[in-house]
Amino acid sequence: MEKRYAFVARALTEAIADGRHPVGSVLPTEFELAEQFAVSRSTVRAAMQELQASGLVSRKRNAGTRVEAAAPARGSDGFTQALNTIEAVQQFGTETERHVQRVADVVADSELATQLGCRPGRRWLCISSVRMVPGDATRTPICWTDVYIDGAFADEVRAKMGGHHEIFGTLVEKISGRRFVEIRQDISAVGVSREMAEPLKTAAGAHALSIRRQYLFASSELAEVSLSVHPADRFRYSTRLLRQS
Amino acid sequence: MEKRYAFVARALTEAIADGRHPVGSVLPTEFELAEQFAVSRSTVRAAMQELQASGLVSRKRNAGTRVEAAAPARGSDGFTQALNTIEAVQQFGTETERHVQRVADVVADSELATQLGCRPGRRWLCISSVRMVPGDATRTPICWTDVYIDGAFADEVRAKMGGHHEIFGTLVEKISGRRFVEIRQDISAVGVSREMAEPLKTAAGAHALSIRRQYLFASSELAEVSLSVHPADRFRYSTRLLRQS
DNA sequence: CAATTTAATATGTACGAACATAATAGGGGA
DNA sequence: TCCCCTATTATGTTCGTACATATTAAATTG
Repeated sequence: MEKRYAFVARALTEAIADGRHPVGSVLPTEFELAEQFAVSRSTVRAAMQELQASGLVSRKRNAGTRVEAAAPARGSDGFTQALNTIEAVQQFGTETERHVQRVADVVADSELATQLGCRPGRRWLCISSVRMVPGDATRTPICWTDVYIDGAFADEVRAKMGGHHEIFGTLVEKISGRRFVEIRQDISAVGVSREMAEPLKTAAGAHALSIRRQYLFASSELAEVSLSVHPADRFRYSTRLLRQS
Repeated sequence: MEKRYAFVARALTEAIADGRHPVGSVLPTEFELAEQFAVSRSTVRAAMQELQASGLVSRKRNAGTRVEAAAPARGSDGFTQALNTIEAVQQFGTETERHVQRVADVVADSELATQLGCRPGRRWLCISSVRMVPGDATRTPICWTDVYIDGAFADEVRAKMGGHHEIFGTLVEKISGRRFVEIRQDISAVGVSREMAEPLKTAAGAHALSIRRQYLFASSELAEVSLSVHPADRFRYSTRLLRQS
């Protein structure tokens, strides 16, 4: 059974998303909500803590509980949200458009193996795309992104990708049956190669941000989201996000 | 008076930091802690929630409460930690060394004003530094960082900086009396200028990551940490972190 | 002795009560 | 009318209890 405080939190989140509690408005008091949902005030408070933690509402003594932000779209669970946060922080926001340039199977040579932290010869599915600012009429690209996915899942990923190219979210949510996901990410400054020049609408040799993402699926036992930074190479840093789903 | 759950959380955090509860060990049960601290189990749980939220411990039904990570050094409050997290994610980790290259008062021309989102003519204190991987004998720089601080606080900051060049943390913690801090941050790919070439140990024109930070102090009324992404320019993104202290 | 079942255990969820505290609203006095 | 004080109010903190549930450890059984 769904936990009561979770139910209350979800109900309120949906009410905010639906506009029943517009941004800036004040929610009913905790006692009123407790009565409406037929739960104790403690339970309402537990729900409120969630909403507050996610930044949806702010609370002040006797100032009521104000709705501070619009609720996020439904269907995105905690992990996706965490990833989206990481994404928002590290990359270019969730609103940036992506255009897939290339989907290819690659075998790691020694250089790539070093960069990805794997043994040479390992197979990867590499999805290269270009990001641009949405709504920009000139459609100027802002970034080149390489996504590396564990080669063992290449076929599955290809199938799930289908026509639409929503790499992000699609992967995490549609590849079921896998109990574990690991993501590594690098950001670096690079010179624009001849291959990149045309899609990036710039000249070869220009300066560009490069983002490399790695998706791994395993069955290791790790309990929590962790995040660490390993500045290994010059002009390069990486993060890792682990989570047992 | 310090709230009891805060006291318990602090006591446990310090106990973990001191090694009384080493990483990997299991804490006493909630009932035992309640007895030791002479509080109710609810209070202990409230404290535990804090520790869990900060990633210090993990809890499992009847598996006890495990210590998962070393406690951070004392003296860093929530805001500093949040900043350090952001820092860890966006930049090169808290362990990277910094070497200050230049501290200068600058007046924003039209270009800088656009980049910083201010009116031309506004005064800023600009602190430029180079980051390098700690422990690297070759001391290879990995990044050039420009920190812009509201010119109104230039003198104060200069005074507080003193000899040691811990820009980060020093600022946030030592500039008291200000109830509000706003930070903006940009990461971009740039070509190495002639000025940067020598400290970065590379040739002018090479590709480098550039990080620009902006510190503002105001008295606006905003209650919570928020974070948004504004991909304004090509090869550029920014984040904002707001917090009332 | 191995496999299964059962009991003990620590955390998870939920309730209700009481008092504290800060913000607001209202009333009284100058 | 304006200011100050007071009463009200909604959230903040803390307590104690009860039961649920997942995990571990012990006991039972084949």
